Amino acid sequence: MTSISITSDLLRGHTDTIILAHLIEGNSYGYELNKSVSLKTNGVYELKEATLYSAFRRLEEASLITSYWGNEETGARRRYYQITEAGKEQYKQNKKEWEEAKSLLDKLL
Amino acid sequence: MTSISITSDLLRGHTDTIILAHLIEGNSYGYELNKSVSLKTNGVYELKEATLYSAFRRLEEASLITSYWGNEETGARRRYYQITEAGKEQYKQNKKEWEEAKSLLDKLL
DNA sequence: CGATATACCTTGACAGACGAAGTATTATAT
DNA sequence: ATATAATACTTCGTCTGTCAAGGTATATCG
Repeated sequence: MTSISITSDLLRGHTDTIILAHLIEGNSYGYELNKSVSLKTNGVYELKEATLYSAFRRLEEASLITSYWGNEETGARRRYYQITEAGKEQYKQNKKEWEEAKSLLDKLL
Repeated sequence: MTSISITSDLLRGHTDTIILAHLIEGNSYGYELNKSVSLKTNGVYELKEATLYSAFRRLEEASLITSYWGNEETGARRRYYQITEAGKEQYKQNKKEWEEAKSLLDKLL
């Protein structure tokens, strides 16, 4: 077991931003989003389902995203999510904070 | 107020590593460590006391640091902390994980 | 038919962060 | 002299994001 396992706490607080970043590229649904995360990180990282769906709820509650049921004629039903204007603003802000946090930690570690 | 306030969750999980990193430079105590953090980040960041001291307890519990009371003849008493060999190993590991997390987030955000 | 992949949801527990409050000593300003 | 600030540590209770574990339902493939 040589691979590094990223503990949850290191990415804690970034879940929302990861989701917003994905939705900026276009509407999507949970399962697809997670596959995308896995793909982008070469299978290293993936959101836990409970984490993902509770984040969706939190974001919708905060009006940063909206959701609607897709009308699939085949396969399991999907709930699609769309980022709002407020969500885009929040994403920009979060991204800035990430850059700031990165800079801080590079100084401290 | 133009500065960005780094929310706790962005640095969550890094507290231990910040402390270990500081102790690698030499034995220290809570108050000094926090002043050092503040200095290194130009006053942008500082650990909350409750966070700091509970982290100390956690690290000592895990044998990553040891502590002893300083024999100050003047001023408030200080509890000094020293990093152990295991602590140094842990620091290296945490640092690696930070680099990995950074790389992941730069891909995802 | 059973297994696997797709797709979503809920509940309960845990751990780290932190606000708030307290204890003590020394230095500094009024 | 005395109030205030700075140094220095501690404990308690609460909050929040994460996640393990369980569940539901449909379609496909061997």
